[in-house]
Amino acid sequence: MNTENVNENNLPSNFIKEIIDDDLAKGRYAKVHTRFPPEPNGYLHIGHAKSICLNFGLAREYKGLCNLRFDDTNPATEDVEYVDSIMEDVRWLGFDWETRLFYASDYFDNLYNYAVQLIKKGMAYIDSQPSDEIKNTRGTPTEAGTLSPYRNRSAEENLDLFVRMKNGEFKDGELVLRAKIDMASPNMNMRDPIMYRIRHAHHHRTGEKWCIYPMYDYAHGQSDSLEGITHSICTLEFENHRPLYNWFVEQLGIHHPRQIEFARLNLSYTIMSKRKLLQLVNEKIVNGWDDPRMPTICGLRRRGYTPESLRNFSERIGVAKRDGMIDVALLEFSIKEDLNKRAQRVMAVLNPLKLVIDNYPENLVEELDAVNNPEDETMGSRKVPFSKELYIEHDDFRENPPKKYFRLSPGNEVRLRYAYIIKCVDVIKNDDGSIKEVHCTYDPETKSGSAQSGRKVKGTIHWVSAQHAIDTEVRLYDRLFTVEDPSGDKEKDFKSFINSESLTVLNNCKIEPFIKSAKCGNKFQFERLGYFCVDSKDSTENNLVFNRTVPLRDTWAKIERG
RNA sequence: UGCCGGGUCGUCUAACGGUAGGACUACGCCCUUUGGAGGCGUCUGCAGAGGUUCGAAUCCUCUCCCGGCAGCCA
Repeated sequence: MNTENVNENNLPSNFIKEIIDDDLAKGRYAKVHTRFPPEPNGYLHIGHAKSICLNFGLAREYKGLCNLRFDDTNPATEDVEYVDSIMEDVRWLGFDWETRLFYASDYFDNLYNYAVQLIKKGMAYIDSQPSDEIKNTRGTPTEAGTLSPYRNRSAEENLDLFVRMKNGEFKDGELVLRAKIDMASPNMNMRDPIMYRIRHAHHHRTGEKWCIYPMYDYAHGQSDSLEGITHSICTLEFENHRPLYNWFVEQLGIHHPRQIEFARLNLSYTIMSKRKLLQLVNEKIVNGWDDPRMPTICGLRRRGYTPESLRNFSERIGVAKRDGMIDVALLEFSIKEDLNKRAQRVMAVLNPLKLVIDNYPENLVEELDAVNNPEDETMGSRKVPFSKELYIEHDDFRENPPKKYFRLSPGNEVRLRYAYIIKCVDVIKNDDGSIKEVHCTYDPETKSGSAQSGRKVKGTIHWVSAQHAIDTEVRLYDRLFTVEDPSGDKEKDFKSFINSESLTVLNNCKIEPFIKSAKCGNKFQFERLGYFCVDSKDSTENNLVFNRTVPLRDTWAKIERG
């Protein structure tokens, strides 16, 4: 890391911090106050996590504040269900808005009064044109729009109509309040944008109090201003809105936050559009918003991702203005890095193959020592029962081993993790020719930890004692899409790229008895396989269900692929 | 064809007129009772062309490419 580009918190800089440093140095603002402003119309996804980490992270770094504000200006699409999940997700990510939980709807009175001021100044007017007409007279990016015939109503008339609008004297869509700016502006957002529309709708917080609702462009900046926000950070698509954002606060003469735009997160092999995610849920392509294949925060949580890994990921991807595509491998690296340091290790066999040790005493059970986490001595060790009949992974035996295959095969020796070196002496088959069980002999001198245990064998495989094994269900997840950018194809719908093998359910998995103590959400490394967590929804006391968070690097698979 | 914003290794991201660096990925090697982890190393980059300058990724000009903008959505 370039030390010159790292601040005292040891965090790398970015263009937003440079702007903030400059604002602070020049005295434009005395402190930093940001906000995370979700619309409660869907679940948060990892793209939001980037924004949350950015906004709360900046506040933390500059010893400032960050508010949580729900942008609830459109009662038609918003719901409390989403409000609750959003708060849960932000908290889970590790951020705290303390007492500063706000809603744009908290400011409906202020916004109304500001609108009255603008009307009185002659900067806003009531338009009686139907929506089609407004659309048709807006012009195009290359042609100016035309003036509304209602553009020059007197302030008195505008005020009267606005009050009556608020009082519910008009139907939905009948009138609209517009800012009077410039119908010929090359920036479409400045062509007399709509500030208020009529919606006789129930609002999740204000109930029936209002039948007029402010538009985003009008509500957002003024809400920022009222909260004393200094840096209003949003995504690139709002760049063209900044002149309008500035126009409102300048006309009103109120506190002027600085809007800064950054590139939203795009992740390979997934989609981030709320609309498309909703489609996956509605069409039951996935099992709900928290399906572990979803890029939602609740999905990642259920998948086994930790808040730390997501925060590290956010820091690692950086913040910039050019939009790009982050390799999902970076996300996977972040969780493996975290879990490697913290996850309890355990032996689990996903696709069991019976292994009998012919020369091992019939009824003997040994309790062998196994390290809980080689990366963290303080996690100690545990006992694992060993006996004559074991299960090993089907993949760990080959009757005709290819070159460089270090695992078990006829006549070959292998180490049983934490136990003995064994040698394969026989293979029993089913009628159909498939392998039924494998017979081995063990070398009693090679017990793990003993004097002779130092003997070298090429491979070490994991195992579970058959009579002690706990049966579980394990769900293996793979990327939801088969292509890097499922939304990038203009011809084909994103759903045509769904990976039909994104979920594999294994019902006959065997895990060492230690797993009995596992609780919902607990995370483990199944040695040599990957990281797994106890599913928080479908697990019961007697029937544990595991989700594979991410597999371990599989060097052998790579060799075999060529 | 209007306006706004962008183009630095395969992918992200640094450099603020002075040796193009880091991370991920990939590929080697070392190590290993996890073919994990870790360590070491390698590959690959300033969109192009001019200019200013002792010196340009950085400043200027032109060209090319990419993204956004015509909801009473946010």
